[in-house]
Amino acid sequence: MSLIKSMEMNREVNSLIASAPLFNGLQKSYLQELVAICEPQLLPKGQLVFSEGDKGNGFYLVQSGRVKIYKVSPNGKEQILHIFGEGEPFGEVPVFAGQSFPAHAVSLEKSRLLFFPRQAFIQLIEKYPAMALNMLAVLSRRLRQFTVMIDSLSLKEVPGRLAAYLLYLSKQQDDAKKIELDITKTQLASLLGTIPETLSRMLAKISNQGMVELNGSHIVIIDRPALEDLASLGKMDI
Amino acid sequence: MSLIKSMEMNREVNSLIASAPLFNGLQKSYLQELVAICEPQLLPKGQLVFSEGDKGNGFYLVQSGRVKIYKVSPNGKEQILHIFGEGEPFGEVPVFAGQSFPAHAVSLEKSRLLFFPRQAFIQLIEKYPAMALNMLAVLSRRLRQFTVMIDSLSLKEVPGRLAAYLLYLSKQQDDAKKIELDITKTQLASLLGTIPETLSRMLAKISNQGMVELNGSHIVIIDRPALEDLASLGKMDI
DNA sequence: CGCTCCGTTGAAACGGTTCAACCCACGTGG
DNA sequence: CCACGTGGGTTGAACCGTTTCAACGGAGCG
Repeated sequence: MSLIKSMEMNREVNSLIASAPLFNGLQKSYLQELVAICEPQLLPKGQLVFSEGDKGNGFYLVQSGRVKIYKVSPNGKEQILHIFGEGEPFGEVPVFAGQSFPAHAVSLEKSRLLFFPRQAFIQLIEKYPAMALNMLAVLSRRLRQFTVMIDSLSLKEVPGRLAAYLLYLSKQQDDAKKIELDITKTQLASLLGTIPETLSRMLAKISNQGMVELNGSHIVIIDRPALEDLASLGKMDI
Repeated sequence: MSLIKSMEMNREVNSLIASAPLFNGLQKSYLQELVAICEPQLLPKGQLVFSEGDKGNGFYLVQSGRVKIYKVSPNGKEQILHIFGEGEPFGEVPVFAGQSFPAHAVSLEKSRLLFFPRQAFIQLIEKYPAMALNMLAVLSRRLRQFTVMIDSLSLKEVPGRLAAYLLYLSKQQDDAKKIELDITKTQLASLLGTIPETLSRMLAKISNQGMVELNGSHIVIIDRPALEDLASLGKMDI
């Protein structure tokens, strides 16, 4: 690799690390050390990053593209736990809890990742407690997300989960009424803990009831209060 | 409070903090500081510790007794997320992620807790990175547990979750064939994401099929391989 | 062009919940 | 000491939401 290329890459890596929430508020000198220990990876679409049960010797940060984290049932059904995009870390659990990855990870698109080796990263944490606090914040937020997911799976039915997800998407996208599904409906089904057929029917239902308008991956929220009712009640009338 | 009493209490608190996994491997001087910042609490059975949405200004450690962490659906159904016993911390999420508690907490028995105020604890972490690493390990383990729970709820049916829980209990209790439910069956149902009626039927079913023998809260595993099949397949034949 | 992947729709089957009734063990108070 | 209420547990029957299986349409791509 030429020196020019390497410097250019370093600059990219640098800016990503500087902007990732995980490394928020860190001094420049810390960031330099992070750049020094990380290893870039380029993945084609659909590339397996790790499987459930693999030994984890470090964690990853998404530089570009997207990665899904998921579990698989014996009969092949998938449950998506997360879809991570630019600036988000994943695969940290084995770094701190030991043992192996609790789920699978594959790229959804052509993606660039940064890999942080366990030992080197832990040494950094020991030197710089601010980094530890950031990582604690990341894991805590993820725990919070999981409690919501468990709550939904256990206590709400599919229409409720769907409505909650649509409202969540709307909030993400500037509280707009027009929202854009950034994943396929099959993936959305898997994220909501159901199957494409059921999702299709539920979308049709809330569309027929005038809560939303459908247009492929383009959805317009018509009756937000009705969706909010659905999301909190978790049940569908009629 | 008399000086004697106070010293005695301090000794108890001391030994608990020294033995809690969260504070594993810490030097004595650190432990002293922990003792200094924590605030003991005594709870009767059924006492609410915090509710979902409450602002969290610190976390708790169970000194004795047990505490359940749970969510509630609008129609009153409970989903238990954890049941924590002696030496286990809970309520850490708001400490690091900010915001409020993601679930409710009540004591299942008369219990003693230690409360660690957020600010004082964060200052300790900043001074002693080893404590940060321990906390990261705790949160990571909890994330792993949640992935298993989500997997179960989404991909397995009730008999599968029940079998998995029985095997887990057996492993906890020295891999014995005779196991003892340490919670009521209603609570177990809530932990498995179902209702007491369904749990009762499923227990009856696996008992009729000769996999286990039932005797109140006393269960004997007869056919372990069959249970393991159930747990991994998640489906029940016949 | 023909393949595959995604999405949709229908009918039947399944698993779980709901509702209601009932039992039992336990503790309380008359 | 017995009557009574309460909470946990069990059982049956009807009901409901979701999955399964099968068939089909369309978009994208080699």
